[in-house]
Amino acid sequence: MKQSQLFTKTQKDAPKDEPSINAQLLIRAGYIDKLMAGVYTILPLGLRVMKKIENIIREEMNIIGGQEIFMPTLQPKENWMKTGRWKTMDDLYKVKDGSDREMALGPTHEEIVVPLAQKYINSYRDFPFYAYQFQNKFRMELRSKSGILRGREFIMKDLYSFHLTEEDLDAYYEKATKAYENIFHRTGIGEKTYRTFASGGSFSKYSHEYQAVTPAGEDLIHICNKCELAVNEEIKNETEVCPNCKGNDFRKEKAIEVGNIFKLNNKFTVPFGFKIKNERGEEREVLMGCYGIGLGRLMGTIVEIFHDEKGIIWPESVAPFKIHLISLGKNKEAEEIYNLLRKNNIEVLFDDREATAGQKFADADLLGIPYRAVVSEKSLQAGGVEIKKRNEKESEIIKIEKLVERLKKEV
RNA sequence: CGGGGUGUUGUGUAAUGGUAGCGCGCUUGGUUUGGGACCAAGUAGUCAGAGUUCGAGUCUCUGCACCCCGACCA
Repeated sequence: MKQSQLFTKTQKDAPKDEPSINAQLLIRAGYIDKLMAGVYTILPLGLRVMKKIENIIREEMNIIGGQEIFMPTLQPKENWMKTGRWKTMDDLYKVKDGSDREMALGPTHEEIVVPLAQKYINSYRDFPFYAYQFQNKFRMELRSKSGILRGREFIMKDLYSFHLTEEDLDAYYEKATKAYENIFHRTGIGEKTYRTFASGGSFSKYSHEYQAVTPAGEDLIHICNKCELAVNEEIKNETEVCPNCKGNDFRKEKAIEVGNIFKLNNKFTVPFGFKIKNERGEEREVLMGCYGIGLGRLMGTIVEIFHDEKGIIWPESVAPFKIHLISLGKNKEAEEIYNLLRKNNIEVLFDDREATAGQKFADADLLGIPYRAVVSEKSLQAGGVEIKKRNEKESEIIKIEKLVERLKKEV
């Protein structure tokens, strides 16, 4: 894509009411735009990142048997009355239509997916069953904060699993754990992300949170210095020693909850009377697990972890483009290289604007695309294009013919 | 939801109760072209409403919005 066509622009100054690094950089670079507290428009660059993240998650969900669906945002009050959450969930958005009929804007989708499964899954032979979606969630946060880390409307991947036995649920839970590890690894934050023990509430002994360690975190996790097991604050308060190795030496870290997996057991299937006869004709309760990841929060977390004073430094797997091609001065080679890269399916942002070198470099650093290639009189005289990684200082000149090969090699 | 703070052009900021000014951006013209370049001319604003006052960006009240601390966050 040509940068001259991109309708978003970069900004030198961050908005004064946006103190969090993730939102400052994403707004300055033109990835997102703030509409109101906790509600953001995702702009072309940001959407490219979100789609990269989404696809990584999708691949991993498909591997563990998830079937992708898309459930509605607008949800009948009746379903929420059945589970009792119409009254108990404080952050539920309630809306009325013209005839005063009340509905909810979905903050999560158990109330929809359970009746859905109940309708279609009516034999033990249909089990287990896994469905997931990427969907907008609405939560009436009393206080949105931390940029895009805590929004009122946000895109979330939620997977729901249905089982007839506890063993089956447990086994799938472990599978989901693997998938989550893959997702965080592939999006670049794997080394910083811990699976922590968290309270499971009334219906499950434990749940797990995926906590990415960064100073911008809202949560506090305790990591065992002996075995690296992590527990969240509330669990730590319940126990003195590490549940795994019995060690008592912990370090405290601030972290962002980027994912959450939960054994719901029968909490939501009971209110809907979802039962299934097993092969011996005995009625069995259906058990559930749910598995969530907030995409915007993940994008924000990546920015919090990968940036410097100049801007964002995207991991290649989620970068909006692989290479930022910068043309300095007048030359025809830049356009040719742009076409060459596109022909080879290399995602390229071509800075063809009439701007000074300083502006283009500053923007490139701010945008944080993994590779920067400069084409100028100087580079051409030196033998080709100057290529530099965003996270490295040194640049090198390589021949134009070698550029594609080089970029394909370094995946 | 409790407490605190802040609202001035697209954005960042200045202005004893007395002519709303500056940087960036944007527009026009020119000079530039390897780290946000320069010159000139433009562009656009006091959150909304009420009150006090000869006079309100500034004081008072109400509303709205945003930010921070806390609470909350299956």
